[in-house]
Amino acid sequence: MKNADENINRSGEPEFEPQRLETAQPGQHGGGSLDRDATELHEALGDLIRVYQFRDRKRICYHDVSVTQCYALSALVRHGSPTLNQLSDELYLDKSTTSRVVDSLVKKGYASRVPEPEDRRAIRVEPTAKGRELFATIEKHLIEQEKRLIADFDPEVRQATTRLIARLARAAKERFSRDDGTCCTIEDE
Amino acid sequence: MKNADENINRSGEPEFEPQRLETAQPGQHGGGSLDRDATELHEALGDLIRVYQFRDRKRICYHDVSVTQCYALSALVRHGSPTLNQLSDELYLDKSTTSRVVDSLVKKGYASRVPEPEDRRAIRVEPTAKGRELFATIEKHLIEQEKRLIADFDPEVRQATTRLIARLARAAKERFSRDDGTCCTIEDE
DNA sequence: CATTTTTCATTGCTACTAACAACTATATTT
DNA sequence: AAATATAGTTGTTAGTAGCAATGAAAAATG
Repeated sequence: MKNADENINRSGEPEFEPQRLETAQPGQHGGGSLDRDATELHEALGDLIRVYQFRDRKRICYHDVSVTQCYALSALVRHGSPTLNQLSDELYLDKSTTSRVVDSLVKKGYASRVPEPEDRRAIRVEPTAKGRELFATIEKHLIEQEKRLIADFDPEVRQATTRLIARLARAAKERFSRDDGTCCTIEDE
Repeated sequence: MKNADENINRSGEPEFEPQRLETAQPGQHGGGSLDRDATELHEALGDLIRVYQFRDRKRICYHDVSVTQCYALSALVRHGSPTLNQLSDELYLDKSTTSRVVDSLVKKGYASRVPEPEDRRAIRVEPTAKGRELFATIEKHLIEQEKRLIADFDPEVRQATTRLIARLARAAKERFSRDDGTCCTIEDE
């Protein structure tokens, strides 16, 4: 199973640009490890994301909303009543998709659209009391599950995990939203 | 396997940002910092997953396959030619969904269904040469991007991140697949 | 050995996700 | 006042996803 990497890296390995990317950091160790680190991180993240998506589908759907709907609800609760645009930015979704997600929440009675007096084109989406309640319940369940998951990690490990994941998320947010789309620079073969 | 992990971080983890978020104190029957850690982890993971999903949608779609299709292709390449059931297990998807994902890959020429001689009900799904090639290209791009992302992390941080994420993924895999669905025990207050 | 049951995969159905493009209505610029 | 830009919605198309029902082959049962 591990050997499957062969295809990816082994066969044509140093095909990439040699780690020219600002290895400004003195951390020697042969810059070669950046490639390896990136590959391993990529793999680990893939696993993590797939399994969490699965968990979320399974779990959130017990509560009458889908995963995306739940993310949206979360954003509504957290950021008090964003406009549709703000919401779509937060969720990394197109406005049209966001609008429909809001539709579904409204239909189910978890959110409502209220006019924005400052700008009559805009609306604000706010969670209803029922929406807040649902969100709190779901959140509680998910966190409960998270808790069981990390209960047997040492406290320092737990905290380090969170810190690093948060850092990675921050970096990813900054980078991925910035070079939006266009960056498909590599066009090889 | 839990025990094996235990020391993973013992050896090389400690000093990143020593910003310890307060009192990692007494574990009064489930209270205390475990709650906080779980909450923070939950939050950080949510951010990470959303931003990566966004990245993946943006990025993979340049290459004529969707995110799920790409995951499937990855599984095909990695684990040489699984049966449909194996594939659906790997992807945490229903067999019907998996079958349709395979359809799309077959239609695009990236995979083919071959009969399994051992069991004539079953099939094996194998990537075509074109499929392998596409996968390698996509993988290369994604890893390249990952590389840019973590290039300015210290090597130890990079490695710790990967290690912890992998560990979390492993734990999640084990737990979430095990208590499949049924565990929705908690019934709010 | 014939019958029941189980298993592997596919198809029908329904609902949701998601982007792009076209559109309406309001704001802002010129 | 007219041109342009922005906020949100709707139309369209493709893909995601699960559940239920089906067909076919294998395994278990009598």
